[in-house]
Amino acid sequence: MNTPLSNRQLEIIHTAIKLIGEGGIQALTIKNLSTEIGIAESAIYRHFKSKTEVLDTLLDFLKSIISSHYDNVYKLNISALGRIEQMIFGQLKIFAENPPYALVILSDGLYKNEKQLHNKIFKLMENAKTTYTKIIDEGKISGEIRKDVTSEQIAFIIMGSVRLTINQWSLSDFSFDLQERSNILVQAIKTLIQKSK
Amino acid sequence: MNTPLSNRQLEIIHTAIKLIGEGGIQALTIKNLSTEIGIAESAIYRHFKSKTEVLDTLLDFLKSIISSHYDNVYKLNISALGRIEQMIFGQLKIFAENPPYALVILSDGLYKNEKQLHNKIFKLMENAKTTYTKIIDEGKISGEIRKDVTSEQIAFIIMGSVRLTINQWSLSDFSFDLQERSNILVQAIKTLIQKSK
DNA sequence: TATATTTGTGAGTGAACATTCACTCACAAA
DNA sequence: TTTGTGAGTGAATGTTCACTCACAAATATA
Repeated sequence: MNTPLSNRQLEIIHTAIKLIGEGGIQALTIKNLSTEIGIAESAIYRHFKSKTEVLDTLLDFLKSIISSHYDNVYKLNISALGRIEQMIFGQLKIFAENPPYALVILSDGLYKNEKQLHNKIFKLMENAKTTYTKIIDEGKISGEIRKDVTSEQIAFIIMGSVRLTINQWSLSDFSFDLQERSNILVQAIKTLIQKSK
Repeated sequence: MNTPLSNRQLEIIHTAIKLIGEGGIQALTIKNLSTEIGIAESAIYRHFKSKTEVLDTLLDFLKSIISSHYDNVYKLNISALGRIEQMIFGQLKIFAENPPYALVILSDGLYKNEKQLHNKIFKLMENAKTTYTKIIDEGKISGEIRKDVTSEQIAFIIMGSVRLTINQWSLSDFSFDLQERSNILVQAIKTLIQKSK
């Protein structure tokens, strides 16, 4: 499925995101989808061959947004620590602006049987890890970042705390200020990983 | 519900854990539960008034195991860094020995509507955070742990990476060696948070 | 032994859900 | 004028699920 999406398909994807945002992943049913759009349930199947395909397309959509964020930050012409800061800020900003994305990412455990969906989220995390690792490697060379912990480990720890932040935010029904929280987190991480003088 | 559990109730809880371990949280249905035990579906309702109550009891069970682990480690008469090491090791060991527990903990997003379950997992995390924070505070006093990052932040970062470890382990179908992975993680965390000489 | 109480059963219910099917209709190409 | 098509419809299907209920067996108690 790599043909460009029709307007209706886009509408379905956007509605799906909206539904998830309002009632969690379990609110995404064909019925809810169709009544929200104002067409019959069966009409959905004119545009996607299954519910899984809807989710699959939705994840592609998400992946493209997040991946391009990673790319952009990686190419920035600033210090490694600055780029790590931007990675975290930017990622949390994407979620802050689109809470449903957070829910989709965090629901990975749900797709037990749906290997492909499962895999897509896995790839996304791989992607993040690679980018972080490259930046950290560069930071070690430039002398900004300590060398006594492997770049992979640092990347892992950053990703873990970002994920936990999103998780808590989602569990709290998006009630606290994500930007504010990310400031504190970024500060702590930078202090921990920078090279001591 | 604070009366001690009957044998049948215990059997139901253990079977529930087994089912979750085999097929994820969605494998926990009254039907699966009853056929696995070898009684009729309706018999389950002689022992629990709803499926939610089953899950609720299961979470209590889990909580008591994990909380007592925290308590034991906190009371150990060793260095703060040593106790943090034990906290992480022990927690991952509990999951290594009972993979289903990991699945239950990670499925928190599912209990969106079930406020009580939701709350129980939240309390468990609070509990972990408090214990970590106390240990870290003591480590700062004894001069083992750096003082330029708040104890809460360090606790948060540790919890995030432990959680991500469990998450990846579960997504990989428990395929890698958790003990080994926790060694690497503990090493990295200790290096990052200890006071530099 | 008689009587309660506990534990079990099988059949059944209604709701939710994804999916399929035969069919309609406006519109455009042949 | 005929034929094809994309987008829609409503009804129906099959399945899964949590949960209920009238009744029976088993067990404990008087």
